[in-house]
Amino acid sequence: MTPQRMAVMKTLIISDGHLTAEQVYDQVQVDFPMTSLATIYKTITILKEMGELIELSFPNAGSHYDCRNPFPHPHLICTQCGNITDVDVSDLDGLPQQIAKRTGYKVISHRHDFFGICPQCQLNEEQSTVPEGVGKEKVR
Amino acid sequence: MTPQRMAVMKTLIISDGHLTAEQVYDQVQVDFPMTSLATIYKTITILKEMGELIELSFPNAGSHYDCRNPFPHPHLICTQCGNITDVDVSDLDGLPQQIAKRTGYKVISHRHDFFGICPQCQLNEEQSTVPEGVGKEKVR
DNA sequence: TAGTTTATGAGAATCATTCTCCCTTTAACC
DNA sequence: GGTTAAAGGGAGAATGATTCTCATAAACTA
Repeated sequence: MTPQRMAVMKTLIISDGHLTAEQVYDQVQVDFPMTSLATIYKTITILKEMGELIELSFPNAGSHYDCRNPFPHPHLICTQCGNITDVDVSDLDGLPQQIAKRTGYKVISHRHDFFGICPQCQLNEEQSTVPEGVGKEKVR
Repeated sequence: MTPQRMAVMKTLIISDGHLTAEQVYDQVQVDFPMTSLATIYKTITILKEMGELIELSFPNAGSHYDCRNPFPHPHLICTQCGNITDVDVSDLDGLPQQIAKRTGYKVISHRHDFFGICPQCQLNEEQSTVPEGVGKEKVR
């Protein structure tokens, strides 16, 4: 466990989670300016293998990593500002087992994402009467 | 609607869905050998905007496209052979609204993936007593 | 028919991610 | 103490999926 790896873990834990490799890199740079992106990726790969973090990949937005809460849980993604937050849904609890029984799969993990517009962006939308279609495409 | 676009749509619909752009390309080549990959991507982008298909992106596996059934529904992904199949889970029906009410998000879409090992691969595993750890990493 | 728009194909460009290679640090060993 | 092997790290090249550019071709309009 080297200082760089500590820094990566710390960054992922302290943040709200859901950072990209690039964002982790920027953050780690603050304390360790010599760190290279390759090291970030290497560390992330190791943590992933250890099951310490979950990788969420999105179209046009690369991968985000979730460390605070490595076991599977739903995410809420704002397609406007790209914000990702955790959701707590106990309703899903028995689902993996149910699917396993029905399909014969050995279910190891799962992932549930909800895409939508966060309350803040909804507000902004109302205020700035932006012509339709502008400002989208920031799906992360 | 050009022949090429027809071919892309047809390919996505006829197949079990869940093809990659590359796989669509290979298929379309059979009927239209002159087609370029760029055209495939452009067509896919248009179909995506029209809501005719859903993009599923995975780590280390690029994006797969699901056309047969464009509204949100769960997927079952085999981490061994990469196979992707649709699942029908009515239990999730009210969930998006529930989430919306609880979080203030305007939920537009959602995605639920289960990762596991399909029955066939489980069989293969038992038969060929592969040393542990071999043959993984084929997550698509 | 001429002009205008739109789609296509080929290849270059881009971007995230991974790989390669070499250097540094650490720990073990003689 | 000096030597060596193993692991980790840094820089930049390589890769692979996706997007962009641009010139040509097809389709549509007037």
